[in-house]
Amino acid sequence: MKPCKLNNNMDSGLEAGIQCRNGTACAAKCGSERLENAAKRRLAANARERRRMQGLNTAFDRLRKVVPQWGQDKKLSKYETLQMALSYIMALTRILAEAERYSTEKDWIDFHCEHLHQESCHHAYTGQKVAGEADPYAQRLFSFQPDHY
DNA sequence: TAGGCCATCTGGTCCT
DNA sequence: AGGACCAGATGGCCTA
Repeated sequence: MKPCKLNNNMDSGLEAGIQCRNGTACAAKCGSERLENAAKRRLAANARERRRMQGLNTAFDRLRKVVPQWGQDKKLSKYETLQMALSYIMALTRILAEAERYSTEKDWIDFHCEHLHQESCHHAYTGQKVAGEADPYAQRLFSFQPDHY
């Protein structure tokens, strides 16, 4: 994908101030060996960095799968994924706190019927899924809206 | 074509 | 010394 800019700066700074132990005769050889080693190390570091970033992206993909998207056909950006995860966690925390406050299931459902959404009461009682695509109830629960920043 | 998003390279810093 | 992590730079791809 990217053009190879390899070794553009490989010889800058790395060789400065280093003397060849075996005298000037091998200076060229030692110098080229050092260059070679430096290039190898750089290449290895690049590969490690690539793997590290791939691991990070895998983690982002896993996070995308568990975070609500409400029918967005376009996948969330990394920033949006983090924002959505934050909202999602906060919403779940809130639900948990409510559930604790209203000790019985019926109290909790009554609370929701009263304060949030009449329609969702039916789902709650019948055990049907509430949070679906573009569901306004869910939209309200999880406050994150992809916006321009 | 500009802007957003992304992958990759790179050098610096910190840690083991 | 070498690896992990980070941030800046760069350039490609895609979309409005």
